[in-house]
Amino acid sequence: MLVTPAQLSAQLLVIVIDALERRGAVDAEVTIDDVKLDRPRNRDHGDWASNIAMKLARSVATNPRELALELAESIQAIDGIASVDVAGPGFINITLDAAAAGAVAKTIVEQGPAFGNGTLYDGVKINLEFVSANPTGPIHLGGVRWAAVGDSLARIFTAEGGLVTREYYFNDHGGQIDRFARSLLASYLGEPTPEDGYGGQYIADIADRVVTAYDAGELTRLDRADQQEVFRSIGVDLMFGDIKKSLHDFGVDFDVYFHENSLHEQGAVEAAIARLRELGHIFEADGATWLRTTEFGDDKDRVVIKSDGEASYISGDLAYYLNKRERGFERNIIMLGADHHGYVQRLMAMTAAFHDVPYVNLEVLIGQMVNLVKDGTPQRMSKRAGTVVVLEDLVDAVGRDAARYALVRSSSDSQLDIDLDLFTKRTNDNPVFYVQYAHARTHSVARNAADSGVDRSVFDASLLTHETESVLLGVLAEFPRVVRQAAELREPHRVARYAEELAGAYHRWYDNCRVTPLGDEPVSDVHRTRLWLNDATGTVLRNALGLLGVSAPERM
RNA sequence: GCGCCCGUAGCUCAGCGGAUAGAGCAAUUGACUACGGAUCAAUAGGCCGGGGGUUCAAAUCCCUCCGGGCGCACCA
Repeated sequence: MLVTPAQLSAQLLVIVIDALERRGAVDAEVTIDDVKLDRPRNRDHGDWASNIAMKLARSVATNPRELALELAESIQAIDGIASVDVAGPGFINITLDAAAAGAVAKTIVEQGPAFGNGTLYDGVKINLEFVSANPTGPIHLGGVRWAAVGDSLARIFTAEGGLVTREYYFNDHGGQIDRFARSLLASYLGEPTPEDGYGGQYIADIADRVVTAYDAGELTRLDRADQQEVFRSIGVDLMFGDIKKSLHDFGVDFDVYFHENSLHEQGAVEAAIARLRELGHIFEADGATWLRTTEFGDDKDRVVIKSDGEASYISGDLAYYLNKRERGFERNIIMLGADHHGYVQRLMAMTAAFHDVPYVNLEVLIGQMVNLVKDGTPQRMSKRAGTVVVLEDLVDAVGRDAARYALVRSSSDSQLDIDLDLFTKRTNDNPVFYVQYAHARTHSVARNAADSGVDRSVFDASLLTHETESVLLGVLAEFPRVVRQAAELREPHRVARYAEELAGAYHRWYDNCRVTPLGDEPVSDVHRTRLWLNDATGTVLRNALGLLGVSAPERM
């Protein structure tokens, strides 16, 4: 028999509703969220705790402790509950009996990779657009953060049943590409970097590769404009290939690489504007064509066709959004850097203009900047100056797992300072190794167990009575909820922090409870049952690391 | 001026309105003739930026001020 926090909550809900009805408080509404159980920090407060009595006391005109005592009596009757206490101002503290608490270990081993999965987004088509760095240079640290976070989020949504498409929007249209092409051409001709162009060694490298790929002799016979076109088309392709490769090496692969240019070429931009015109949100002024975004809360209206007849940047996004909707995505999530947060409002206005629901059909996640710090002072990162710390540098310095983990273990709402020296020097201090080591240890223990003749032929959860065992079991049981919360809040860092907590609980258990017998001690059911617990921990650590895109080595 | 994010231990950061605010690193001290010491145990370190408010309960929600970052284009 297994008692999960979710089951317990469901039963508690029935008890609470029953109690309210008995008191005649029919108008008090209680949902499953209200009876969510907490895992108390202090073990003296039981395995699970509820604050429901304090929340409801007012609505039934009683004091919290009295209500808590009444509820506690009913809770006591639930199968698998060892004891129920009312403490403090009205907390209900629930302690499971060892068998009920321990059963989760067996469940985890049996479910394997599926343990932790949920149904939050069952069958929902989700489009996750991230990185989308311009093909004018390598991916810098800010983009790397989104690569790590976005890919992890995709994994988490998938675990919750979502049908996720990872998408990269490739801005291969507009003035920046011209600047890129002119920069390549200047490098080729030995001219200084154009005023508004891109500098750095990579420009020279790409220019050389373009020359190789095209035909050096042929190139000299072209006029300047044609030469620039050669550098544009081949240069962008090469740059884009490099970006794809470095992302792939980082463990991030996209399902769709969407070219902005294709929208312009296929008339999708005109179609999107025509659609908005039908809906009555387009007007002409000052020789330009505008979208009346102020109607939907934007600060000012936005130009979609400039007075020179060119489409503005946002018009590409109009067409792109419509395209995503036509491909059937109910939820479209775009991840942007903090330097683009001013763009959010007009995207939401656009969503509303299409008669869609802002923040539901379209959602924009803003990630704060990543700063590179050296000797305590922030280093300027600039693609144009060529002083970029790029994805490859980071991976070369600390390795893929450590890099991904470091970028994903903090909230995206916080700015991240990365001291590369520190980061490089203290590789072993990265908590990822603490977690990976715990995972490797579970396998080491399992190997030793096999050698000692300990197998999983018996599982008796009532034998898991050590304090470190009940703590470990509690942490294990919480994993599905952590995954769900990470999905709801779009916060993969919660999974990372959870993994650290689990690793800690495991190490402490390891220190106190042996799986293999010592010396001549015979193999007993305690050893066999502990092997289940050991293997369950390994499974959850692997699953958690998997959601972060970090490997779970069996040996280190 | 307006908007978004942040301010928690010496440092880097967690903390879903709950009980004595946590982890890692750094500091000090211990633990292998016991499944891997990339570990564990312990000590020390905090007016959770300041001030109001809401609440039985605030690091968490609201207001305000201070500090830091980033934005406010017919650029992309």
